[in-house]
Amino acid sequence: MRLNAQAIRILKRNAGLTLTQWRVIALLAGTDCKNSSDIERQIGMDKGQLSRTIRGLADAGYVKFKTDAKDHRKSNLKLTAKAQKIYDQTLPLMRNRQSSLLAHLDETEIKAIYSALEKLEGAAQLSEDEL
Amino acid sequence: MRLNAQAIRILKRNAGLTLTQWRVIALLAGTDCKNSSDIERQIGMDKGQLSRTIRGLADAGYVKFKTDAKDHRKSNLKLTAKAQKIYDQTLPLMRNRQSSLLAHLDETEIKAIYSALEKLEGAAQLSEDEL
DNA sequence: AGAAAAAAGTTGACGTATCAACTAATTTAA
DNA sequence: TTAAATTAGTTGATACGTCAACTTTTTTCT
Repeated sequence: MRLNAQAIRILKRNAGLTLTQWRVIALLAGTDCKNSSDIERQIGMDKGQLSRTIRGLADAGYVKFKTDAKDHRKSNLKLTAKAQKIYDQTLPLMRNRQSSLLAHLDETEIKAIYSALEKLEGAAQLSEDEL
Repeated sequence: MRLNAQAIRILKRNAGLTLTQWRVIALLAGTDCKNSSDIERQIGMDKGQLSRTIRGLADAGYVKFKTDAKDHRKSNLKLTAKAQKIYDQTLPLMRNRQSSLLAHLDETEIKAIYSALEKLEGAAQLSEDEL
């Protein structure tokens, strides 16, 4: 994924975060995702990797987690103030980057990509099932 | 890369190869690539990973390498008969898979994807240089 | 209520991608 | 021709992606 190179650099230099860590923080900050499974559903990330990423964030003091009162399997995640601050600082940088990348494509191209990728995923899924 | 899932499975089951190993073998069998740098230029793969992949292939008895007589930095790679056989058996499977995937897209979409990806790579390169 | 199934997370293993530092050999250019 | 720059390849480190086995808790079903 060479396209992610700058994102990774921005995050490392400005926030000391990896891309995965950033994604998780961004979801916790910007959506109503509360626990690992929510995030998994939202971005389709492997739950194993997610588990490790979250532990890393916890170790680094970015999230705290507390077992859900009603469902003891879940643990609800909460960003610390430290994480929230970094998120607020970093979000604009990441937005800039994304829009300057997409600025090179026109509507049609963006749509074509999305539609084609969907079809490919679908096709992959189909032949997957045949095995 | 969920899209590669079946490819990986096909290779593992039918040839006992990883995707990277397959790519290298396919290049050695199907192009005039002779050494690590040729392959690197052809598919833009990291030379570090390439080095390890090739060593893996050598350990498994798929390639032999011999230092180039004229340039002692280079070592020329050659597929063993074993590798050639597996390649011949596996190529049709891989071709099938690829064409059944691409069959889901029309001309326009394929072109759009390629052109968009090129632009994105280009844009990434540009902003890369500004850092 | 009790057994079976499903969901939430954790952990281990392996493969892939990228960067960086390093050695050794070759090319270039002063 | 010697010093500097390139090139070929190796090795280490870190991050990412995917699969699989496993524990614990909750849900479903009969």
